[in-house]
Amino acid sequence: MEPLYQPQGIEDRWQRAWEDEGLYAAEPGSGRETFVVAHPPPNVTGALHTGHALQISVADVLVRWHRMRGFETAFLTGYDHAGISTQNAVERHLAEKGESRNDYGREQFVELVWAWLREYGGTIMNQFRRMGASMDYRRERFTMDDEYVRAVMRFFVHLYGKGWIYRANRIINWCPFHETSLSDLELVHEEVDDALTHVRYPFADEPESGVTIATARPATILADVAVAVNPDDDRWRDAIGREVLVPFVERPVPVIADERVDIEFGTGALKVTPAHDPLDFEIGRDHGLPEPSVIGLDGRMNENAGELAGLTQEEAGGRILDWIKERGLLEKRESYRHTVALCERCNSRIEPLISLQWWCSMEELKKPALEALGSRRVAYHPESQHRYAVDSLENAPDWNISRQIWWGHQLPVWECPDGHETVAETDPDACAECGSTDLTRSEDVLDTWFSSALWPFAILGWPEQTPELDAWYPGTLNTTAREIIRLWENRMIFSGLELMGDVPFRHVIIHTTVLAADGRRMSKSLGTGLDPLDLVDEHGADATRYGLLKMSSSQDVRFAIGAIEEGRKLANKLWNASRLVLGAGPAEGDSSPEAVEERWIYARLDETRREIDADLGAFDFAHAVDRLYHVTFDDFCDWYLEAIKPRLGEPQVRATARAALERLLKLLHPVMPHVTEEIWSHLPDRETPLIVAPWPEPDDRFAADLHALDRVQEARPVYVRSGVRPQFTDDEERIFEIVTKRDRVQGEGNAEAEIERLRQEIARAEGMLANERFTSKAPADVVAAEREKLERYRRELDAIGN
RNA sequence: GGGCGGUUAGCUCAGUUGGGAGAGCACCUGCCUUACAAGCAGGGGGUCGCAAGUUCGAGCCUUGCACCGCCCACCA
Repeated sequence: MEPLYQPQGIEDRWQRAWEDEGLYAAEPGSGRETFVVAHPPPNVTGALHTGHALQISVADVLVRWHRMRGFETAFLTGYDHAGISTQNAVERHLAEKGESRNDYGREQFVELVWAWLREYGGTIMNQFRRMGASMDYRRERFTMDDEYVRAVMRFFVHLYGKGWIYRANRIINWCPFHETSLSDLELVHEEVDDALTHVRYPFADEPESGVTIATARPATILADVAVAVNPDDDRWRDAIGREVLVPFVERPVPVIADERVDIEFGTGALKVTPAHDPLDFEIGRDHGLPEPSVIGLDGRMNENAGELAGLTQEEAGGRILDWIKERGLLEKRESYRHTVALCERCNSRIEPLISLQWWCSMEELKKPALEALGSRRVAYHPESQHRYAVDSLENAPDWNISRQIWWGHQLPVWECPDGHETVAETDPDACAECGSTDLTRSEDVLDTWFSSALWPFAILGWPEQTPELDAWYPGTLNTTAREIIRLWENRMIFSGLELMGDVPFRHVIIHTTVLAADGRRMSKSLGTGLDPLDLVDEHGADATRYGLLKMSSSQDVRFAIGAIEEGRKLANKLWNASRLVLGAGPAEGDSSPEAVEERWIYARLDETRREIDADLGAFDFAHAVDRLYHVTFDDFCDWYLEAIKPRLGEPQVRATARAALERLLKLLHPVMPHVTEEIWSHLPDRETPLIVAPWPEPDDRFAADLHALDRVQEARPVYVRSGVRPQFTDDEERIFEIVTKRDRVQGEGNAEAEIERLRQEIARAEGMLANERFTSKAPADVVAAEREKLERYRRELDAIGN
């Protein structure tokens, strides 16, 4: 064993060994209590980022802890086909060659995606392995596996049969590049500098007057069907019910009243364009207005734009503004900063368009899910996220589940020439309504999250009633990031309740968001990202896991390399402690603690075991790793090993030290699996690898010795500073002699300062105890503790006086 | 605009029902002590964001304010 612990080489050796020996494997029907984690499937083209690394550290610590405690642990994983994201990756690749998906056609393009995945996909699973994630990789699933596809089809047919999936023409977010609809959750918003144009729409019967509106998109004027004002707005009250002329097209439209119009904004008058704005769409539907469109799927002016057809919106807007200027209708044009919606994948500006899409009604699905959240059958950690989960589910609008991209699960919907819909899990032979055999399948694919929603049970074989499904549903917990709650957690919960009759898991751990060191979000585009594998290369997976867990305290935390370095130090410290213990010679014989320092370390280790159990049980990872650091450095190394060093020649001392080390390794294993397993392998006569060694049982035999070294520990700095030392018992005296052997007394003869310090403490304690309001109102144990302190200070003062 | 989190040592952060302000890193001093200099011992350094309140007592509880951040949001 070299003096410097180097994780490189050691870590991957153990990762292979654990997996090859089947120690990651989960088997249903073992009869043991289960601990099941259906880990969030990364995008199939994805690479490990810091969020993944933290997420997997959190889950793996819990999995390893439970595995050692004898649970049947199923840590399950796989890939998400990630519709738009994957298609976009392949399209970007094509763009580099000057090609687009349209050069291939749908069928060939999908083949291209599969080929792409075979070449570039699936790398992240090996990155999970490099983090030490003890997943059952044999059970890896992909949302495009045949079995999984069948589950998705079953889900669709089921919801359709209940009447909860339907088709409707509504305004949706349209990405002109991908030529697909997107949900609100797939957009990003960006501030842009634009212009706000104030235009007077003349009254049809009084052209010299009119209503002035404000717009940021003059091109949409052509599709105006009304002007709306707030009924409480005195400025425009008289205009309500009159007609104005839409510029350029000179179409008369009504002035209507609607309370959704913001009096404060612009002129207080809103031009209503139902086909190209979500708010206008709602107002239009409520007032029964027509919905003409002038912008096409490519984002340019369509055939309804007459002479402007084919122009870009900017060009058309310019032409319309010219027209308006010429007629003196332009009242004001001012610079205007506002946010616009962009496609999160390609950054194209989103067009709100009316389109025929498939929708999933939330009305019935969300009810049982809300009940499950309300009763905490699904509990959020931290609890503060619970309300957000409930709010977002309560307010969930109907879900647009259809997309017009090519990569994904094609809808199980067929249409005959007469326009009848047939919905079936597998290819139907004939139209369900008219019997026609001339059927065409819908070209739409499903929103990726529609299939993700089934993850916890589809990976177990649903809709087949498999042994895995029996054994592992419902699962135990799910770990994810905050922004995924609406996209995924809520949907897994309602789909699980609907199809399985129970929640998919009991706990949702919302882990910390690790920000870049400068406090900004980590992101590739900002250049603030960080490759966790670089950390693993340099410091080891153990140190990386330790550091990330140490950082995982509050909601957002800045990345600090110091935390990773601390983990590396801990691994190295542990390594060297074991060199001392193992290098001292054979250790046959009795390992029961005898000397006070031996009983003390056993008590400390058991206390730490209790703290770790409590911390991990409460998902407080940062506190757990803090305890592990201190028990290793302070208790085990600096006091226990130092105290027994002179007696390492005695077999019983060595045997006891090995037993203590063994316990320490167990406590550290869930967080730092590799270094602990490596050291464990150097211990003779191990019955099992550490990964499946039993977690330490509670052991209160030496609880009375938990504080046996307190006096010595407190006295040491006083002694070094002043040369003053109290009277000790024989045991304390022995240990004090050992640990202070090389200490240099710095202020010999300078007892006055220490005496003064004690006198101040005594005065403070006496003052508090003399306060009648304190002694009468403070809890009895607090007063008693204060009395004890006072006694102790007096004893110490007496000791120094001697 | 809404929700959530944060503000404690130079930096990153702990601080569990209110009761003597902590850790790691950095810095200073002394030690190459035969496990570890990626070590050991000791030390300096903080009006706990600001203000008011409750209390015998507030980093912790209440109210207000300021600032930072993350997420969400249809002001045309």
